[in-house]
Amino acid sequence: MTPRVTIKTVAQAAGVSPSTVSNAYNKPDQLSAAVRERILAKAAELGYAGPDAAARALRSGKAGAVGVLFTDKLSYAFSDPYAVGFLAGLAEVAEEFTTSLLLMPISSVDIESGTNAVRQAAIDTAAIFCVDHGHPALEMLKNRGIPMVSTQRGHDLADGWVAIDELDSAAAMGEHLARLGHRDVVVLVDSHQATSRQPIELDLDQVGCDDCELRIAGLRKTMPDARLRIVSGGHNAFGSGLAAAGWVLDSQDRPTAIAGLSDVQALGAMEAMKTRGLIPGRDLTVTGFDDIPAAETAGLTTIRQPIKDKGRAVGRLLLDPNATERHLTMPTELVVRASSGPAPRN
Amino acid sequence: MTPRVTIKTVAQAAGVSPSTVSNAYNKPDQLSAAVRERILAKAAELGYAGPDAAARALRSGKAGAVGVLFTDKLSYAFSDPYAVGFLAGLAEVAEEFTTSLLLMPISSVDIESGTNAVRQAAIDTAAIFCVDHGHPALEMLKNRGIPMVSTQRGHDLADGWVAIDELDSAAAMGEHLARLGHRDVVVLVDSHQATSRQPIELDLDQVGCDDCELRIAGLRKTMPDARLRIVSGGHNAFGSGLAAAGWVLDSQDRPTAIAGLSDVQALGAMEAMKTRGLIPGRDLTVTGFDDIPAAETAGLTTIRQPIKDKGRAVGRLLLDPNATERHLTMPTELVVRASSGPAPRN
DNA sequence: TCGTTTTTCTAGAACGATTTAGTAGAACGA
DNA sequence: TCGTTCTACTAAATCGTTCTAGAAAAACGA
Repeated sequence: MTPRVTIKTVAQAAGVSPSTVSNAYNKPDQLSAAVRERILAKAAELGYAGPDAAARALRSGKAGAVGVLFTDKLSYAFSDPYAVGFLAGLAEVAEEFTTSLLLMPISSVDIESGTNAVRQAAIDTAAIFCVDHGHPALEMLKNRGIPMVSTQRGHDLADGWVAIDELDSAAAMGEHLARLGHRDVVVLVDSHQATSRQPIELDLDQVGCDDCELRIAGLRKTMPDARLRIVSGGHNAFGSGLAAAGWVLDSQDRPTAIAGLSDVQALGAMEAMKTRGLIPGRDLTVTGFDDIPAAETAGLTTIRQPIKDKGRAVGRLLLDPNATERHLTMPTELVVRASSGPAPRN
Repeated sequence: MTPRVTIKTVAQAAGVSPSTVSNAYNKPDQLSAAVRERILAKAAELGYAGPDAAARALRSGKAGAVGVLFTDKLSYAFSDPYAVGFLAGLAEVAEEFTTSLLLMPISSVDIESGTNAVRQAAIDTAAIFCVDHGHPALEMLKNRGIPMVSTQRGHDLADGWVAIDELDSAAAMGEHLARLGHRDVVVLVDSHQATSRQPIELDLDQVGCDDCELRIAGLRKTMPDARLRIVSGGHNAFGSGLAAAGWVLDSQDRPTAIAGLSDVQALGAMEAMKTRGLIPGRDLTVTGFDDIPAAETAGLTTIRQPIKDKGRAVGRLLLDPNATERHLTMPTELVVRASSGPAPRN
């Protein structure tokens, strides 16, 4: 095993001190061009790839990476275009500041392993994407003194947030449904207590996710007299919506509308209808939340939120020292498409 | 400024040596349960978040992260479901090994900044996703002694690859087109020389991307007599396909088929047709590559490749010491849908 | 009982860089 | 000519861990 080439090796070979080699890489104006040239040449000759990342991070206290925290599995995150849109926006800003993104899944089930991962992560700041209040990983980050920006309001541990008004947005959807005469609605939520094999109906206080609770409260606000049933087919995914809606449709007690709390779940619900010969908007109303690209194609009524802008804004708060506004509320908009229609009278 | 709480602080407070504190976190079986308990309690009391990531990485030489290298902007990567599928597969394996993913965009234009980012990245291994041979960042990684697995065959710097047979797959598509009688085909490629405002026609040797060249060669192989024009509307994205196809359709010299080298571009081309009142499969044939979910919805003829499996396999090669097979060729399949039809006779 | 093994803990040297404070020598102004 | 200011470089401390080697005490075997 040949000993590793370090800044010291290069220094010796070039006949200068280690500090000078360091400067050659980091502060080119601190030394003469001639010497710098010589050092770089020597480094290339020795196969020295430049200052080691870990050592630099240790000494200078900067990791050059933003941590991105997701609830649930990373693989789920990528299956929702909504999450992907957020990442795209965040990535755009990260690029600008030549910073990398460190993706970290923190399960809401196996709390310990997620918290552990966060503890060990080499990051300077963190973006909190749909992680519930009170998750120990957040306290961990706070302890580590890592600035956080959340996609939810009122994360008190976070140093800022970029969010939408979940309650108002959902209330707008509720108003839409109420106006169409719907009084019996099934709400599709994300829950790790259910699986696509065995969808379940939940009580309001069993809903784990903060945003979900707010959205349900929003619906309730503008549909005070409606019957709202909360159903889950598992994680936030197409398959879960498919399963949960299928389960509901096959039951004796069909609602007149299915309100997915995310588009992916709502799209799953539309699929469940199709396989049963039902037409969304005519036989049953389906609505979503987010307005991902596929929602338009499918003709899904939904709440549009500017997800990529959300990602960008979070990036700015984390990386741009000039970003002063610590709390941003992004606008949302009800988008009515073919999947919603009047409730049948009977 | 209060001094930072380190392993030393905790050691002193708990009345043990720093080594023992370290062991409390990393090798629980090396010390008595009682002492471990005491240390952890003291740590919590002091607000010590556990061993510092950078220091640990320096000392133990492990960063606990896989670098993911993309050509082009990270934000583009997320706009292609194909890339997202790859990430989902990779993430799945990363989770299993409790390793994080460090996303690193390395532009093919601003070579230097990308190479720099790679130099500084704290990673143990790297997944190379569609990066061209000869990109200096790869040599950089090689120098750093970081094992790489590529999604392309024959990256000689990489220690393994998981790929499809680009040439054969494209040849299958060419055969399909030839059989339908197409002899005048426009190929849509990804190129940073073009923009969606100004699509351009390229020579074969101007095509920057290795995989693109192989796919074009594959088409040529089974369509030896056809006229193949290579056109680009910019980066690999829906908008680029839309622009490039629009430009072609508005010209005096329409082809009978448009072959996108990715589904996102092909879907853009289908959209361009629709806005001009043309029906894919009847007026003009459109084909793609990848078989992303949207391809099925849109009825796009394409080459299916198991992208998520590709991600998983790359992850295994990088993280699983038991993974011995260094080179994997994944199967592909021609999926014929409504977007392809016979060439008009004239 | 005595030597050997096992358990539990520690001292001190790395890991590879950056930073602070400082030193020669050159350049400058008067 | 002398004191001052730059420029170009260096020595040594330091960042917070983990690791190697080893020591003290406890347990064990015969």
